[in-house]
Amino acid sequence: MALTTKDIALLAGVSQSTVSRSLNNSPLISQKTRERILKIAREQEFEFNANARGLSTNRADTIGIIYPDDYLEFGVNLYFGSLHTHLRQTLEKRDIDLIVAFSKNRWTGADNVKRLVVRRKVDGLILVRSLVDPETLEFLRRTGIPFVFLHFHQDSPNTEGIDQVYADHVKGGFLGTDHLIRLGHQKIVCISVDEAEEFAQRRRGYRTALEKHGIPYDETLMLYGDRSFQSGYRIVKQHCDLISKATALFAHTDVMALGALDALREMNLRVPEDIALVGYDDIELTTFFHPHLTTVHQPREEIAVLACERLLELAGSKRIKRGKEIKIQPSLVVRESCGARA
Amino acid sequence: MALTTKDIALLAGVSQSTVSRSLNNSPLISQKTRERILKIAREQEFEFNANARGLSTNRADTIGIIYPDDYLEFGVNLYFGSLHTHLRQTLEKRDIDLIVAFSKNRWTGADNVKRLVVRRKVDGLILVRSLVDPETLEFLRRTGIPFVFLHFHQDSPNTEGIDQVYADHVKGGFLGTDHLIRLGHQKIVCISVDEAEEFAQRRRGYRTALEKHGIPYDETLMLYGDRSFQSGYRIVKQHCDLISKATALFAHTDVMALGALDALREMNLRVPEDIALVGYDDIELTTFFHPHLTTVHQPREEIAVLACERLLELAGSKRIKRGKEIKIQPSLVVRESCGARA
DNA sequence: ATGATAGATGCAACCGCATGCATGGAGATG
DNA sequence: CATCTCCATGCATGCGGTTGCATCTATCAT
Repeated sequence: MALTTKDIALLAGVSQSTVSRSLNNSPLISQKTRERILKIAREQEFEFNANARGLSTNRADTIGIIYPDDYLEFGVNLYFGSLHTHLRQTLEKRDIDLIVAFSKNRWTGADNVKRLVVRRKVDGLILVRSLVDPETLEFLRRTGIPFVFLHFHQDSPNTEGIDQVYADHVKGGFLGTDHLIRLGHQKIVCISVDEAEEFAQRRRGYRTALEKHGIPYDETLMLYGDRSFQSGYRIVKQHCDLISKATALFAHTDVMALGALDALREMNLRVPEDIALVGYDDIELTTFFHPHLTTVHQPREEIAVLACERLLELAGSKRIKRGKEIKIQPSLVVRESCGARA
Repeated sequence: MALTTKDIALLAGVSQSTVSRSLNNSPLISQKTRERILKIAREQEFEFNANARGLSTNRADTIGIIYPDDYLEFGVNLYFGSLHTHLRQTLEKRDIDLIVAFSKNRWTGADNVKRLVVRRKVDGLILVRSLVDPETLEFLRRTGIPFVFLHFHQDSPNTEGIDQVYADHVKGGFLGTDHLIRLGHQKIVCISVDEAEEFAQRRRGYRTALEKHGIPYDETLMLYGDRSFQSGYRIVKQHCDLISKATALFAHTDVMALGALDALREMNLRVPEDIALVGYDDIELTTFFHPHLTTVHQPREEIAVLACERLLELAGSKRIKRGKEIKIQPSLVVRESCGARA
């Protein structure tokens, strides 16, 4: 059915190896022959059989991306969806395919990781916000497959020597808080998330900003949601007393901020006049709402591109020293909800 | 590095073919041997080398999905994102991997289609809302690779014999319009999209509903956006005279409906009191806004599951007759924006 | 007891490509 | 003109599976 190098060889009157070498730009082949064969291959719309190629080279020209299960939830994927888009575009440019998988076990991703790697379906892995258990980590190291952790910084003894591309969430938490304080706010309620490390880092940034301005940290102002729009809404409703006494609200995801906005509106609290609001992520959705959300921008395109580049660099040569950590700086996008414009 | 069947054979003291047969449940192997080998393979965490396997079986245990380029746009992917999620889940259950690609050429997808197929990286393709040019279609037919068109019905001479899973957009257009008419509306402005077939079908449904109730079709009430939130907003603003004289608005995507909602709010038109609003798609986002959007629900999970099942059915046996068309019925979800509750 | 039979297993070829090594021919050198 | 290089190409093997066919060993009927 599909053409093989042998077929091309027959058409060109050369051997199969010559075809293979020509198409792979081997320096052994003379310019003339190469061009002739390239021409024929193009005419015949020849494509290598990826399986055969992979079998002999032990490559797949494909990388895998492992998302945590909750990527599937609406709201969460408002953030990751755009990250994914950028990853995909970057890879497409390089003629590399992308296999998408989810870790059934939210924290390990062990299942799909092993499967994809051992079956040689991928040359490398991008692990998105996956806390990998020591066993899987050991497995990855043993196989020597390149992998890059994406999205937040993991800093434990056994993540030593691991490549990471991550946004500086401490900085982001600081930026949002510092901005509010500079606008005169002293009592800033936080809506954070309890379960994932990146939020702990954002909280750390929040505290750092308070300290800088000599504002004591008040634990009662720290509330916890689950990332969802609904939880943002619910928390504001549940703590309406607390919140009506506060002058600012810093939600650690935009989606929760939008939920909070909804609740504030129902409570007849005007944003930003009665209470200022700052979100985190800068998802595209923010400008669909009023007032437009001031938020901490995560440079998703940059994160995606750098992660791909690093992964391909690792995949390209075994000599490269592992363990590069690329930290991306978030920035504050001032829109309407913080009141800075007024 | 990774174990091969030969290694397992050595461990079990049998030949490599016996291992292969055991692991593939060949009836040739005795129960006892099979179990012994399965046990060893499990213990060793053996996995087949996908390339070698693919090379001899000509399978990939992977399917490809081709999205149109505009999937990448925010707003569009609010709809497709959820479709994708369901597809992914369905495939995961069957241990089939998914390669994601986009068609650079919005209407054909020729590039990635050919590449993935000829390289044998996929066993089948799901083509999402891709109008395929005759050449690519001919290519697909020639290779015999299974493929399923997803999302909207294509009914031209050369789509004869093609498998399709699609929602009945005519019905959806009818449902939204009919509902508004029953609520007493006579002058219903539509915000549709010009470029894609599915929207023409929705418009057809709109007209059918008008006819049913003996309302003459008024072309000036038909406006065109580009799917985006911004276009929904813009169109309402541009046609504020027209719209303030109308009593209802039927936007052919939820995202445009939400943009329109934003504009209506700015024009101080209350929804649904001053003007009723109905959307289309039933994306998760609709309940983030007020009033909650009445909309035409597209059963994306059902669409995704049926498409996968059909594709796997086709991939499973070459005997199956091609050309099954599975039509999914949309339904109306009545919320607040149409005023039916009041 | 013996040949027939069927079930279980092994052997070997093949899938399409990459690549080390052998080979052949053209040009350089003496 | 013979010999030596070196460059271009071909040959043959291996990657790790699948599978047709041969082989072997019980089991059974005669």
